[in-house]
Formats: sequence, structure tokens, C-alpha cells
Amino acid sequence: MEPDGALEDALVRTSFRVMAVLTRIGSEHDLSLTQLRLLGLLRDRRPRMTDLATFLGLDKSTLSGLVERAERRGLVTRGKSPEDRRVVDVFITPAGQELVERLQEQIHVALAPYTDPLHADERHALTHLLDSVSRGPAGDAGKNAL
Amino acid sequence: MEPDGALEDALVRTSFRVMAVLTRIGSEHDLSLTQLRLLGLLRDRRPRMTDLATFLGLDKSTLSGLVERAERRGLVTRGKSPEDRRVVDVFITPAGQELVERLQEQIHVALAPYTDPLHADERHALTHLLDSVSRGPAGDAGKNAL
DNA sequence: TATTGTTATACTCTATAACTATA
DNA sequence: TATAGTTATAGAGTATAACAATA
Repeated sequence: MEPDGALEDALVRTSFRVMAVLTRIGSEHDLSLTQLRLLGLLRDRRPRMTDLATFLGLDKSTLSGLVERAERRGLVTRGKSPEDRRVVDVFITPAGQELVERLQEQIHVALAPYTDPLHADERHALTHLLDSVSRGPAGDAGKNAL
Repeated sequence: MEPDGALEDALVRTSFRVMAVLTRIGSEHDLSLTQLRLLGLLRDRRPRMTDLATFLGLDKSTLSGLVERAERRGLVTRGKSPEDRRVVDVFITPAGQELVERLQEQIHVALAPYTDPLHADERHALTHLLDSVSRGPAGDAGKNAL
């Protein structure tokens, strides 16, 4: 039997490992972890600024800067909504889309060495256990992947 | 059978969840994720500046600022090594020690809702699988917990 | 009045380059 | 010469407060 808190410690330790991988891959493309997540979110969504702030857990003023820098690099675009003219929708550009797909691929490759030692049934079990965990406590919103 | 990359996606998703928890708890104490890790590392070590930079994957100049701000808050201290007078050793203070223990406790409490739904045998299995994963590819240094 | 977003400001985090002091 | 650490500088990330535009 593990000591109390062993599972939580293992989760924290693993998460720092994964974040180190994401940080490294991001920085190879001059992207912070936050820009990485931003692009990931935009991959299959075109949210408004406020939605992005909520998803990322950041202030809307922070989003203004984040999106502005991504836009300056040609990765995303902003467009005013026709229905409600206060709203700004954010889209990924083709260049951004291409980049995010490349990143996804590199992330998988970089994580593979960590997961490769597992047998097929272990991979299967771990995937399902992590899905349970990241689904979170009942009543916690669905949230985002990368 | 899961699609290819499902395990990697689950790892990334879970890691972002865990980081969100750590970020929130840190910010409740005015600590960045990096300061949190710094204190965690110092909990049972008294490394030199260069060691810390290596552990955290940061430049030594970044460490100077990080440690300086933590020192200003009374959480850590710096002391010149007597053997090699170029070296600076970093220690956690009693106040820092007390804080880091409180943080550890809060982190466990905050993660519990995610892990509570698992049965005892699932918790056991997940702990061991995560330990395998975070042990990493053969030849990867031991590294740190929180 | 309330909501959406931006701007101004201030601080932290980060790396690069140049430096000091030891070794 | 090489190593340990700091400082100066510049840019990104972040929140708070004040603001403009729209509802």
C-alpha cells in the first residue's frame, strides 16, 4: 500500500515532466506555454475574447496582449461580430493551423519515450484512468485539451 | 482500442488540470508556479544556484532574480560557501518551510476531488503507472517532485 | 446600467550579454 | 582560462484600474 498522498505526488511529478516537454517544444517555435494552449484551443473553435479568458483562466486584459502578439505573427486573426458589435471573435489562420498540427505531432513524438515502455494493456489502463481523473469532480466544466 | 495518441492527449489534458490547481493555490499565496517549485525543491535540499538552474531548466541569471525575490519575502536565504567562495548555497527559512508544508497539504486537498472517484485498486494502479511514466526514458536524470 | 474589449501601468518571469570574483 | 554568480537590458506574461463602445 502506498503512503497517503502518493497518487497526488505522482500526478504532480508527471505533470511537471509533461509541462517541461511542452515548454521545450513551444520554445523551439518561440511559443510560450500559454501561446501553445491558445493555438490548441483555436484549433477547432472560434471563440470570443471572453471565452478564451475563461478557458485559459486569465483576465481579459491579458488576452488582449496574448492575441495581439499572436496576431502580429500571423497565427490568429480578430474579427468583430456582426450580431453584437462589442464582441471580438478570434480565429486561427492557415499558418496557425499548420503550426498547431506540427506542434501536436512533435508533442506526441516527444512524449512517446515516456509511454513506450508500457505494455499495450498498461497504456489502455492509464489512458482510461487519466480520462477519469481529468474529467474531474462531478460538476466541473468539460474544459480543453491542448 | 484507443486511437493513436490517445494516451499522450490524456497526459497533456491531465497535466493542464494539475497545473491549473497548482497555479491557483500558488496565487492564493502570491507565488508563481516557479516560486512554488523553487520552494518545493528547497524543502529537502540546499543546492547552489547553478544546481537550482539545472533542476528548474532556467538560466542562472533567472535564478538570481527568483531567489532574490523569495529572499526579500523571507522565504529563503543565500549563503556563500566556505570551500569555494564563488559558490552561493540556497536554504529555505523556517517561514519558507512552514509555507511549503501548508502548500503541499493544500495541493493534496485540492487534487483529492479528482482522484476520489477512483477505487482503491485503481488508485494503486494509477500511482504505479504514473511512477513508470515520470521515471521517464532510461537515462533521464531522476529529477524533482514538487 | 451592464457587458465586451482595450489601454495604461506595474510587477514577475525569462534569456542574452557583459561583468566581477574566484579558482 | 574556466566557473559561479550578478547586473543590465529587453521582451513576454500577468492582473488591476480606468476607459470606450455597445447593448
